[in-house]
Amino acid sequence: MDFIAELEWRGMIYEMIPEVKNYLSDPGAAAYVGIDPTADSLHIGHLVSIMLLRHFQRAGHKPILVLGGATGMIGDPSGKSEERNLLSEEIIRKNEEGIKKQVSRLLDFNDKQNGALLLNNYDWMKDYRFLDFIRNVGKHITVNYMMAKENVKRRISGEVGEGLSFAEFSYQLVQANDFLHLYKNFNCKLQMGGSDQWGNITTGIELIRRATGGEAYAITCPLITKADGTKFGKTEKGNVWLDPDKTSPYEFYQFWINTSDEDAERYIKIFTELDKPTIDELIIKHRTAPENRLLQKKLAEELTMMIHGSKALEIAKTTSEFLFGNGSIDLLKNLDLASILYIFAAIPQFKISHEIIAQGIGIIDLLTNNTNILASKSEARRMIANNGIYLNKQLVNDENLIINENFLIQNKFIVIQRGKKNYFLIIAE
RNA sequence: GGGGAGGUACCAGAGUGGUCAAAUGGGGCAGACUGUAAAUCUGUUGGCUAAGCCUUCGGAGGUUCGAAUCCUUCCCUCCCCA
Repeated sequence: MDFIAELEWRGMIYEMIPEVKNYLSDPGAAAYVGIDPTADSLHIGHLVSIMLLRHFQRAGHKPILVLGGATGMIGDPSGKSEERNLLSEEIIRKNEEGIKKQVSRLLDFNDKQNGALLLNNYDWMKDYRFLDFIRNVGKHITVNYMMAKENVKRRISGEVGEGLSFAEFSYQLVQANDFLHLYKNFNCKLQMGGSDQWGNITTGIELIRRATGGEAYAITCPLITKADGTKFGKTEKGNVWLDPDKTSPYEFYQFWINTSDEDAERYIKIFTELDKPTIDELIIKHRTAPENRLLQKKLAEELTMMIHGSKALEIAKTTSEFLFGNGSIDLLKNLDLASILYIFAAIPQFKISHEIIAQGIGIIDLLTNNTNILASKSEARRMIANNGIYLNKQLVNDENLIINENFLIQNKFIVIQRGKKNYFLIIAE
């Protein structure tokens, strides 16, 4: 497999240094991607980097993931309009653990030839003394060169943001030093990243050239955008995480299902490893009948499978079919307990005492005090007035409705919908 | 060190003694239409025991019948000059 050709048809190359083709002509090359460990889980914004490394490994090369433990303590000024919060060492280590667990499933770390590596730049930066750093690294790069970088210029000119601290200004040097470190210790001559990283990567190349006379390369991929201009990877609830405790596999699956038609054609190439003929065929089919959302379904399946595995995918699909398909409430009445819990495994659940239901409870209280389905009683009233609450698939239009045992399915469950899409299961026990 | 501007709800941003739970826009939530899409349109967007009441305009005090608005003080941010 030709790595570059593969990325090209997938639309994953934004800019590259052409000579990189020679470097990759034989298997066994090494490349790295950097990720800031700002949380103890990756989110789907990191997925492009991971995919780059997966393709790289499939092409017979050695992928290296560098966690920016040190750089995360500084904050990359790229694309930021203001300085970010600095992370403590303790947090960075904790985040490293979480990320390590996730990545170990996505890259092959065991292959003798081209097994993946996970490194943390904190390890080679923590004891690097300031004087040594400015003598070894700082003397090779002029301030003029650093100031010419687009992201720095914008911040200094005051066009964007609030001025640039010295710490942030130094960021590109620290990242450049990472590249130098990998070049020297792992014979790694290629750095990949999002297009916003171009400036940082080329500083690294420059440093390698000046410090060692060696040659190194860069490939950047386009930043993932959405057709409607909003930020990719965010939902109302925030980031879409890879950690199933932060974003359930069902929510994860739903995120991809809800991809727009335009975006789906790009995403399927970037986020799945389906081959070109398969994808071309899917796209043609999808264009003739977009309402079937073939692309979205395939996208969601492939990704949920890759991140969460077959069991979680099955639950996500079953749940989706029930909730958005023709799943009538009668279905629940005939299912056994285990099956119901299975379908609703991915749905927020609230337990309340059977006694409370037996005594009868107002719908408003049920939604707010006894569960956290809605934040306040005002909101509950508002939502009911707006026809936004369904109880067992029945529209609730009386805010004084009293819930009692008659509403329980199998004398145990109540299904609440907030809007058409948000389901909650109340379990009386 | 000197000078200036400013901190208002999720964000941006009006409001400069009562008619202010606070304009407007964005965002969010919901409804209609749909394909669980996009676009569009509509409603809503501090809380509560709800025609009423309570807590909000950086913090703390004060003036006043009455304060987001005036005074004192503290904290914070930005800009210009050195």
